[in-house]
Amino acid sequence: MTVAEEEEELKDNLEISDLELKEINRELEILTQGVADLITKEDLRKRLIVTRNEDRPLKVKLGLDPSAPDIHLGHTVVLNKLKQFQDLGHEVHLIIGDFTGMIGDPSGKSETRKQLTEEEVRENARTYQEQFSRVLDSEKTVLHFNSSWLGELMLEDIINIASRYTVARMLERDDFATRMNENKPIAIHEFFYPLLQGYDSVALDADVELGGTDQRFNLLVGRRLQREFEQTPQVVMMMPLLEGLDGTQKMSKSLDNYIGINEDPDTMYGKVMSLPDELILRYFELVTDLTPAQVEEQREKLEDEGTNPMEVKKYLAEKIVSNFHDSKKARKAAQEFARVFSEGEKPEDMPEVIISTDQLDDGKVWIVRLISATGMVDSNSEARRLIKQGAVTLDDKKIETIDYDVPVENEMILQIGKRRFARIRRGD
RNA sequence: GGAGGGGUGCCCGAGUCUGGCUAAAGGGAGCAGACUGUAAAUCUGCCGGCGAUGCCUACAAAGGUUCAAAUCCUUUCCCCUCCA
Repeated sequence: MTVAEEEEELKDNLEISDLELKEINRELEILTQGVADLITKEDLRKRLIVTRNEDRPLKVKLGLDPSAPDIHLGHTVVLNKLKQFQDLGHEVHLIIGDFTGMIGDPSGKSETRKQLTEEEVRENARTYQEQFSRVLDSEKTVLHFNSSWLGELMLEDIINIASRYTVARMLERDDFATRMNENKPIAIHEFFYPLLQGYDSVALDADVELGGTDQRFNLLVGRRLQREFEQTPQVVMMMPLLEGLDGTQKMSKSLDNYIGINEDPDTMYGKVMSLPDELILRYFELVTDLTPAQVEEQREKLEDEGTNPMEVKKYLAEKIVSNFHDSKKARKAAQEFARVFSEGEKPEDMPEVIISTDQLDDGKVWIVRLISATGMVDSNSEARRLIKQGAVTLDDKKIETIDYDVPVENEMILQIGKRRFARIRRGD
């Protein structure tokens, strides 16, 4: 049966008008834009038709890790897609994996994680709510904790769930397969992560689940389990993974290559500017609201020999900062950036460090101690090394030796490397 | 349960037979300097701690042998493979 015929049949059975069908196709077009993979597009179309006929919104699910509540640009790729669903009248369900968080998504590295206290979970949830409301419409977002159903399961329920999936299929998962090949340990409880995440979809009776492309396996387990529990399998929508500051690995907090949506305008701007050039277009595509045509314009500029890629990147940085702050702050960040890095001036705002009198000996502090006191380095040894490497400046004078006691005055400016600054003040 | 292999610094990984030259090769990550556009690439240096030509901590854990142990011995814990 061809797509057209199938559509025809659905239409007849469900009494959908031509007009509605047209709207649905329009919806489909929006929703599939920028998606890395969709299982399947036809399923999504059907879901849209069926739910419209039932006069209800789609239930769109996204699972979240409870331990890292700092949302960064990588997350926003998925969140933006969810926002599109919301704008089209669908219902977004965020599931905080406070229960599955105990297992930790298997990576081969992480051990079983400690269970977070109720308080921590609540605190993290609050942070999430506050942060994702900057992308999503919180009115239309439903928040769940998966402990509320997973915690209720009896051992027999769990055995029941586990019986629906085979070891062979489980071992198809990329990281399990790798570890099997490399003779690395796989703990049995790790099998429960995909299983329970999949069960979340059953508990919710989800129509669609979103995730990064790295979530493929888990998302598909959801489909299988739903079928086992006699639900319509969810549509699985995978968004591309955003590369982090290093340009190769996916953006993540643990790799420290992320741009957090809560970061101040200057930091955010600076981080965007430090992205490798190859990522510029990708960022335009995935984290700005530029239309495909506008992205194309930027591409042309980049390919034009006469344009300094930095100019395009500045535009990107300003765009992103505007998005999470506002255009005024973005412009200011741009100016500040030009001042500090293009002209080598000092930044306007820098952290202040107060040196109290009891740290002083005869009004002086040992330079190594002073650097440590700013918290910009991890140890005295590191401070020594930096001095030896000629990276330390105090009031624009390079520190040449560690044998130097600094007569501390107010408003001294300590600089380490190119980007670490502190303003020293005397305390009482 | 039996036989064999293994656990090294943030990560990967040499060194173990033949004890000292080992704060432990090499690579990755990171930091700093040069060059730049706070890009990439490249080159150079650093990369456990300590007011420091020395001291302390560190090669799964605990003991032992020795002037000296990542290296030898004993016990314990953990991982993997094959057999059952």
